[in-house]
Amino acid sequence: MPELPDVETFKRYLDATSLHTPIEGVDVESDILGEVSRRRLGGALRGHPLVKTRRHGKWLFAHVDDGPWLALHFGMTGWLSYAKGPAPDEEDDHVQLLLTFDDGYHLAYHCIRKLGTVDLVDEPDAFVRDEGLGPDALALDADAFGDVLGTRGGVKTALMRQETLAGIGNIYADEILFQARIHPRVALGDLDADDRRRLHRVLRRVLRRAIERGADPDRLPSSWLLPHREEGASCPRCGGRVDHIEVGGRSTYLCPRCQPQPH
DNA sequence: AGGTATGTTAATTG
DNA sequence: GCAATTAACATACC
Repeated sequence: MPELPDVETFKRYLDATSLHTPIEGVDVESDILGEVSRRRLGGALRGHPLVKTRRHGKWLFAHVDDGPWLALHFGMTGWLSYAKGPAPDEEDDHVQLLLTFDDGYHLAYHCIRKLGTVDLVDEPDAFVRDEGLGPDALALDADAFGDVLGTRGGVKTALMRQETLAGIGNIYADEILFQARIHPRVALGDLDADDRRRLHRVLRRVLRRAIERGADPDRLPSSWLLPHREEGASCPRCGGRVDHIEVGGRSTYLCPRCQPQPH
């Protein structure tokens, strides 16, 4: 789930539910913590409301009133839920962080595979720099995108490399390359200025549209690759067979007719 | 039982 | 130094 559109959806969800109410309780599993200790996280959050959020790539930051920022990364299986009343079951619902507000509601961060991170940071910009993250994928104009991509390596691995640009993962990389009609194994050196402009235009369109639909796979256009992302499915564009290959160690789906093999 | 899964990092190899 | 590859992390599902 959690690539840029998913994390942006979580951000909007958090904005709509969890701001400006003081936090009463903080429960966190230690295996999900980054640099911060449980004690310090609890101390920083308890008694204070979250007041605003920011997102950079796949990271979500929530500003603690007059304090640091809560930093959340969702790994492969992270998500948020907000409700009133009894908290979800820590074990069965894989709750890694539970914030209880003083109005009886709670915000839970779930992460089945525990590959995500909960941390506390002073300043998101500095954190992003220290992590070596590239610019957010939606923050780039066409020229900056062309520059940041570089000329070495393969196009799919470059799109997914967070130090190059932040936010694109395996699913959306496949979608963007399908719609731009570029084979995932194409070398960056073989992309001319036109290709780069088209890739940039498609990237923005795909990410924005996905955000509009709440990153819900069931609500994404059937003209996209995503709903047909399985071997042997029919390409929504040409009716050909969707192919499954491995690129950069990741499972990759494409239409060999719409995305011709390089060289 | 073994393979696969929306992510990241460290170690290794060329 | 860079790019590509592999393993590791933890859990669920087919």
